[in-house]
Amino acid sequence: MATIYDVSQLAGVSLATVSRVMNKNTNVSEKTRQKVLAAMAELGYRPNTFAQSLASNCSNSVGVLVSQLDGPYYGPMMAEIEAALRADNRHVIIAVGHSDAAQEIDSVEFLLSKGCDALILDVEAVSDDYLIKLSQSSTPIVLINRYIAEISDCCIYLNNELGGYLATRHLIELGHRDIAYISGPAKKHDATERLEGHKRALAEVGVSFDPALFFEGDYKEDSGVEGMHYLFGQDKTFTAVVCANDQMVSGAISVCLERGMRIPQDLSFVGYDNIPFARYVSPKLTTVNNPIHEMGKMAALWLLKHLYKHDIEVENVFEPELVVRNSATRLG
Amino acid sequence: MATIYDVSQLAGVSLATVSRVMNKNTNVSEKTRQKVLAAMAELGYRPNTFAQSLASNCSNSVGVLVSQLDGPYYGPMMAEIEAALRADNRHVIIAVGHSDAAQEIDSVEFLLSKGCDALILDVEAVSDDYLIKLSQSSTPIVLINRYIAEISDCCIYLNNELGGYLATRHLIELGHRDIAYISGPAKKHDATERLEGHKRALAEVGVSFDPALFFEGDYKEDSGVEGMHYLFGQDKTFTAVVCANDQMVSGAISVCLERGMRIPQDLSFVGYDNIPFARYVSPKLTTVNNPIHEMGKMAALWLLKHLYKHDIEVENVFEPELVVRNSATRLG
DNA sequence: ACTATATGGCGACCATTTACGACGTTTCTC
DNA sequence: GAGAAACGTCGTAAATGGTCGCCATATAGT
Repeated sequence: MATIYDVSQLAGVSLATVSRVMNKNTNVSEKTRQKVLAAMAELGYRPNTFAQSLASNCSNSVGVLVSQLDGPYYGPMMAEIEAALRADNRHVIIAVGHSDAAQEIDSVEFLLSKGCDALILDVEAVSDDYLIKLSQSSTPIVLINRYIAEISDCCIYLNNELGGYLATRHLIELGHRDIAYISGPAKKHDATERLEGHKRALAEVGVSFDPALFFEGDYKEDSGVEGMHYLFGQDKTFTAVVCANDQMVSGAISVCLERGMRIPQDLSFVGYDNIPFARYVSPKLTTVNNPIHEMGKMAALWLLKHLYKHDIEVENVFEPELVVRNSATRLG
Repeated sequence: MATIYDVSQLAGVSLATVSRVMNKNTNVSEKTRQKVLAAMAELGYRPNTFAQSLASNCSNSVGVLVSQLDGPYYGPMMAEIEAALRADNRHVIIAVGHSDAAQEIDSVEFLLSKGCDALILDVEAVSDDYLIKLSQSSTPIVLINRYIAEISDCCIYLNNELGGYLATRHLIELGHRDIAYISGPAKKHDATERLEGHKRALAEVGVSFDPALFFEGDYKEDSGVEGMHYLFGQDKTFTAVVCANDQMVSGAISVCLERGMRIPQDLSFVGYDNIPFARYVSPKLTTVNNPIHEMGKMAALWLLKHLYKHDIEVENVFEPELVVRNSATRLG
């Protein structure tokens, strides 16, 4: 592998000059520049990243920590992050936290030990305090899907409460009053926020929240199945179900279809996230759009702005929107 | 940040000794070892990866290049790769090729420039020759989802032809003879292989392949929709459709349901890939299992074995299996 | 001619690995 | 039992391939 030294010899200039044309092009004449470029091309020179990182203390890498890689949720986010960073010649190192505090912390340490310039974190289990402390260290972090008042500037998040509200209000507007709710795990912030929105919509029309029509799932399809079995097991009537994500809806609906029920005539459903499949499942899912890919992109742009000093605008909070399709209908 | 020098001072030993306890612990007495370990703990020492990589010419990173990050397909694969490598304290750098030759090559260059120890490639557009040449360079590569005879040892792939065969044979066994086929893009190897399998199954029972019952899609849901519109537009009868992946099935089925057709009574479908959603879509998809996560894991293990010299067994070729659920039924 | 500025060279780092060799102790051999 | 060989342990110093500040020099502007 050719080194910067070889290039300097071939071009007939000094090491520093070669280094200069690679970095800031300030203070090097166009003629020299071309000579050096030609030499680099001839040698097929490729700068040694490790040496660069060691000398400059900048790795051009950002660590991305997500809860999981499978499932329909994180793919679009990662795709946007990769694209935005890649366009700026930066690379992303991935790590998975599995929604477990110990593993999340371990992953952060791992990423830090790999010398990332910054971290993009989608963490659920770790405490606010931990993140606040982490944000004070020398490597910047940006949080996706989480709001912490003390470090709000580096939080990119969705107004989950509003999303939960929109889902339930939609059903209310369709005449439903007996609305069951299949939630995500209580330990996850977004799950509790969505539930809050649901309760607010209920309260707004004077309907009290009925714990018997509530089931705590884990965001996976199977818990949608479990949730429906549980709800059918209760001796309560309900005409609609809101699920805290689309995956649980799909599990829930499959139970109903197996029982010969018609959706949405016999039971209305509203989901959350608007994952790609929501449009192709039958019936097409009425759901709340979660612009996760935009949030991923914004996290990357945030870094470009704050860490790598690009001059761009970033926004921190995203608003969910209701997407009306065919899984919920007017009561009666 | 504490350096190895600080540790050596505190422990009262030389730099080399500290380095020795970090790497091969050979030739360092237990007493010194403990002193050094204690000093490292006291200082919260964390080795500088860049310096390590520069000096040892090993980055402990592997680049993973996939066609896309969104969609249901690559998540499970990435998850397995990350887990396997992470367990060995290695990290993965991601890049996306978008099924385009120029972008794939650019991504390979990118990954190489980032100093990866090895590359895991799931590339579709790039030529065999390019990959053969690449495999002769100093950084090892392993290919997922692709078979190239000249470098078969580093190929991890699925017997796609067999999968296509199994899908169609299943329908034939159910009495179907007029079987439409919605393919993936002809430029993708797996798509053409699956189609070959389909044709073989047809030929086996003396049914000739009818170009009018063939549609070339692009593996996305929308092209399943397009495909059905096209097929319905032909003046041909058919009683079953095999789609080259599950996403296209889901698009195709949605068209049928909109037309008031019943699946599978009016039309049978067989998919391919067995993506997680195949179980929750209604009807549940009869499909061909594609053990993509196992292939991802195997690629990582291959690297652990060949590059990092672990003593493990790896297998290169995976066999698809038919998963019978409810989207295809006996004719008549 | 004088000064401001553009340009290029020198050399000190950056934090680690590793070849080589020093040194002390053990073991072998005669 | 003495000298030599072998061995285990550890330190020195030379890479590894860059970046960057500082200084000298060439060039241009006034």
